[in-house]
Amino acid sequence: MKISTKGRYGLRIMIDIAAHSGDDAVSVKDIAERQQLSEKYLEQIINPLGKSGLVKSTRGAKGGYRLTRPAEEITVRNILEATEGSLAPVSCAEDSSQCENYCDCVTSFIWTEIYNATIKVVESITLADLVKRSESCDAKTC
Amino acid sequence: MKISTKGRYGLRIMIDIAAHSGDDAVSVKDIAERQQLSEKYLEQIINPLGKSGLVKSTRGAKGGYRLTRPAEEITVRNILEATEGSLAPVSCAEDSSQCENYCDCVTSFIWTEIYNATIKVVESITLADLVKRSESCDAKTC
DNA sequence: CAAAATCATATTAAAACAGTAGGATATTTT
DNA sequence: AAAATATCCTACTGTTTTAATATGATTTTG
Repeated sequence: MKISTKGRYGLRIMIDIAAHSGDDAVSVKDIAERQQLSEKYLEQIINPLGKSGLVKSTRGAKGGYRLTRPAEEITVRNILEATEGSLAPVSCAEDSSQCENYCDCVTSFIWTEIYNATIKVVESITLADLVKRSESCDAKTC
Repeated sequence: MKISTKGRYGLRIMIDIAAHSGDDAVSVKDIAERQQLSEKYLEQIINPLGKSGLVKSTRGAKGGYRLTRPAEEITVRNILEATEGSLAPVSCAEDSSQCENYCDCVTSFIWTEIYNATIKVVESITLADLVKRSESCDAKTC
């Protein structure tokens, strides 16, 4: 039931981009330096964030990443699903067609309830909320 | 964020023991046959259930497993924590001392909220609830 | 054209997962 | 006492996932 570094780093990346977005795009190099992460690994994590339409990139010198919409309109759910994949504890919890016995399954409702409770939490928190928290001078991100 | 076969099989094992508990103890062999699982793998999963005090065993012929307390007093939380370990999405969510920066961490509250929501669900469901569901004639367990 | 950046793919080391295997120990039945 | 039945314990194995690292192609700016 653990989330991986991709999910955690994905949040840090998005917070970093949101917090440093100005006229210029935010480069992987700068994010990597600030967040103390490897550029190459960071590239791999930022890629699905682009594919999910949360950031857009411009290539070449002076290139980098920008949010595609305001931080208020990006939820933790969006970010975690982009980087981690589905947050369902078992695949049938999200898509009951994945299991032919779903409706007769004794335990399926457990997974669905856990999934729904998780979604409720991550949908209620926006990237803007996280940026606000990160503005406290001694803020950290694990 | 997936739970493993140990958690899922652990539930099936406990439901099976609860549903077939009478005068005799329930043997691994019988559970394995009914649940269509390998005896050897099942043994490995039932072991932590014993260590967590949810079942007790008697060895030798006519031996097997029994619940240590009524199914009404065993929660899905008890079973999943015994087989899966902590249900926290990151280790600091359960034990903030695991992270020296917990109180300053921008994202820690996300993990704590997910963890609390998950615990609330799994604590509210008892083994007795699952047994009752399994009594429907076309019940299955994935 | 050179520098700076993203983009794409392959490789790798370590850990976790899912299961298998062999045998020791304990209890009951014959 | 011996045989059968069952749990207990530990080690091993193959596969997948995780967490990176590495190499190089492509695109844009100056």
